[in-house]
Amino acid sequence: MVPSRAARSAPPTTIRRLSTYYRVLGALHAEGRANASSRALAQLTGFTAAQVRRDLTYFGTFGKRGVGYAVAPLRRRLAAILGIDRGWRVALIGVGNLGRALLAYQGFGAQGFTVAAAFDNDPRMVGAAVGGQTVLPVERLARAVREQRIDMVVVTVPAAAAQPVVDRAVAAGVRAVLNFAPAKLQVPDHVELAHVDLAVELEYLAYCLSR
Amino acid sequence: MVPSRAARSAPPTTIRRLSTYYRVLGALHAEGRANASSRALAQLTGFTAAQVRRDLTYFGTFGKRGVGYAVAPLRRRLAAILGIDRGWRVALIGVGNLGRALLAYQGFGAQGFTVAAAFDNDPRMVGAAVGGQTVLPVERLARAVREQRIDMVVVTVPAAAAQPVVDRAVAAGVRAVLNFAPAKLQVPDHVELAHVDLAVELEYLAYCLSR
DNA sequence: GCGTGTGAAGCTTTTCACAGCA
DNA sequence: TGCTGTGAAAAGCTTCACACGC
Repeated sequence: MVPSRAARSAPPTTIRRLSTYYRVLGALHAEGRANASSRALAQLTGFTAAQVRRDLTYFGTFGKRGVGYAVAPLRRRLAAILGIDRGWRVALIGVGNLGRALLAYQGFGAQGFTVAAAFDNDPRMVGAAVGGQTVLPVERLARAVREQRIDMVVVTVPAAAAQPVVDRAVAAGVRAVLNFAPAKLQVPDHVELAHVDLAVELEYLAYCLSR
Repeated sequence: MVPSRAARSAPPTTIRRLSTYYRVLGALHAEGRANASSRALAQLTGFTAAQVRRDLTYFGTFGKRGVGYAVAPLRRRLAAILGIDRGWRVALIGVGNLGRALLAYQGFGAQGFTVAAAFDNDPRMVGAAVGGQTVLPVERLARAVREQRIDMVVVTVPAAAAQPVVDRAVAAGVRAVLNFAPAKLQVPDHVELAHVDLAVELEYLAYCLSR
């Protein structure tokens, strides 16, 4: 029973591709390109032209027949759709190697995300200046999340430490978690969760090579 | 036209979940648990019990009705299926922050992957000892890939540098690439490619928070 | 002519629900 | 009784192919 007129909402796969369109539109914009066809975007992203067109139609009609899409306006629209035209405030939990690497990651700010706090359990880390942030003890999480109006946390602690720090963050009002720890995290329904798992990627490749 | 008897091959989504089953079976094994039901595995991984059972049946019948799955044997079988019971030789290209973080990542060796070489373009990096490896210049890639019998490369260079180094690696015989650079990489069909994209994950969360 | 927007078809993946075995 | 293994249904996603507007 499809409600006959209601626009179907975009699948998660589409959202993730939008992010890539946004990036290549940035490159095209920098090159001074005014228009790009679905074929051109497909070429640059590795998706198909049909996917590009379908993905965009979930959100409106942005193209001109016979011409393609206007690069700069489409890019702005995608920023608004993805919600990266506002500034999201991010906290990093776990200032080990990976955490420091992510703090140093240049694209962070450029993409509308500000790292506004950093935390670690290790007393030797607390107080250190890392990537422009003074590292705070995890006990300070709740207070800092509220005072710094943190929207999301990036978790780069060891697996065993992940759930407790996420519980603290969620209790303090964080609404999204990007987890790099190799552990399944429980969060309430109203909190968004994404997981990046190095082992899964490596083992997927190992599987492919083993065939 | 389904060939009536041929077992359908496992979808990529299944393979990626196997990797997670493998991890939680390791934890259960360490706890001394002998058996685990699909429901228990679902609980620990965040997938559904039906998914667990379906995923495993692509590769055989491992469970006992009324009992569940024997932890240690299933874990060994998954290692064999994923191909992580042999030792894969990995090279890291790009020894910046992220590269060094991944070199330091402990789980690497434990999971059957050996980082056997590290490369960087920056002359100040070349010769440095990082994570037990002497950093080599990228010109040495082809020779090192052959001499060190490298199976896969992990790419942690800036976006603009990614395609050229991957071309070198592929030309030298590398068969799989794990790309952390925010760039679309072209590789021939016989080379496997996986992509981890921090911006995609962050922007996906931003989208969810914007609804 | 070119390239978008889109129904419809096709494919993949998940979920249901239950027969059958320990 | 408990839990697997699995057809069948449902849902989700991609691809096709073409009408339509520039």
